[in-house]
Amino acid sequence: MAKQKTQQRTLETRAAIIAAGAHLFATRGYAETGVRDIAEEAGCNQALVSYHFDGKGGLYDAILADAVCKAQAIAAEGLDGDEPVRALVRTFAKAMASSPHFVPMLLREYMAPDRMLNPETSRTLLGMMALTRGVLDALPDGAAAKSWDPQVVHLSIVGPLILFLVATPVREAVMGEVDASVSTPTLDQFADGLATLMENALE
Amino acid sequence: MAKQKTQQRTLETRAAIIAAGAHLFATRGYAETGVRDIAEEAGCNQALVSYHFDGKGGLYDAILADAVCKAQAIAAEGLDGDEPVRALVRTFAKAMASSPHFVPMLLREYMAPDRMLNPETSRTLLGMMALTRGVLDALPDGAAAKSWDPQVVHLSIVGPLILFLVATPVREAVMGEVDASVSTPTLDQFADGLATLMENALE
DNA sequence: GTCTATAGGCTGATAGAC
DNA sequence: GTCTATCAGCCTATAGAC
Repeated sequence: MAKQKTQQRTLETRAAIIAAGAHLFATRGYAETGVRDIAEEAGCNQALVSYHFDGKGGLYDAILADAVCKAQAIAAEGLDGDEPVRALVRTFAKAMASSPHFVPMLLREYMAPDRMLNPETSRTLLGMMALTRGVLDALPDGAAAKSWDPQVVHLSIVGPLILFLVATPVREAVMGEVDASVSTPTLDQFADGLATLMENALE
Repeated sequence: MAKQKTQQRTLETRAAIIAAGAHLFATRGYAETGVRDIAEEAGCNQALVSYHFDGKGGLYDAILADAVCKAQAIAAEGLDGDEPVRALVRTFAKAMASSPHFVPMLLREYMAPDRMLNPETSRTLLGMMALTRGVLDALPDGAAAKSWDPQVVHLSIVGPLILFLVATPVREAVMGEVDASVSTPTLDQFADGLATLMENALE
């Protein structure tokens, strides 16, 4: 029982380090985040990062792998068939919300072409695009006759969601300055608006 | 005349440093880019970065200001009235292409909420959104009756373009791996596809 | 497992020669 | 204007006490 308590404490430490690292890597980026910062936000000693995750790089990999896993699970749930386009948009929004720091970390990876994306990550992202392709293929004949480019449609769904997420802090600051009465929608609200737009575009 | 030649050389040095800095800041990010790297890519000495731009931070500000200026000029050109939605999408694509490193640098700024965006930059981006709002207001009554949320529409245009740009290197790598015969469109081609989609959505 | 102390490397800025 | 040489500061990783 004493052993279990120790393990429990250890798990909490690991979780705290992961949470702090995810937050800081996503907002500041890898190089600009110090092990000291992570340890401080996690409420532990900086040496523990190396102890538990084999250094800053190992922590980064662990965080990304965790986020990829969660997103993959959501994508694997499948779509209900009633409103396929709306379900698709909602699934992507859900996947992005599953770990809030996933999108910024991934964006930073995309922008650094020398660092190759993790194969598992690439596989997950391709799986997402396959969802879009599947929805397009299942559209009724009249609409499918348009033969939309899956790339264009996919980016037209994922792009706005990503930009919405990434821009949220700035948008709120700017909106508050210009006109405090303007509403700042939630991700789900935005996703619904986007879904309506996409349904219109694809019908 | 000798003086003019010296000035010419100086301008070339400054331009080389700006070009190298823009490339590296956009791809690697600020912290991960060393003054030594910039100088090497620019083919000059690292001390010149401090001499000409008052250090790494000053260089960054100069590069961003330059990109904002170019983008603003394109946005100020206005839209021709025949196909307003397509013209809008093309204008955004043109603004992004005007300085290829503008989008990644801006994205990184958006993701770091503690560093406030430059007021001039914010003003330019708000001007972009005003373009979208203007196009929506000018739509024929039947379409305008839909009363689309300008935020949703704006992000639905800018988001895909940004994601397309940022993802280009990775997309080409992945596509080449999976199926070499898949075409990778240019930004202009993608923008046209997106414009068609948006015209469909807004009609 | 957790912490303290420290070593070793790298970075940005600059003084001074040319 | 451009370059060389150098310094002070910060970073990560780790050895060792507890």
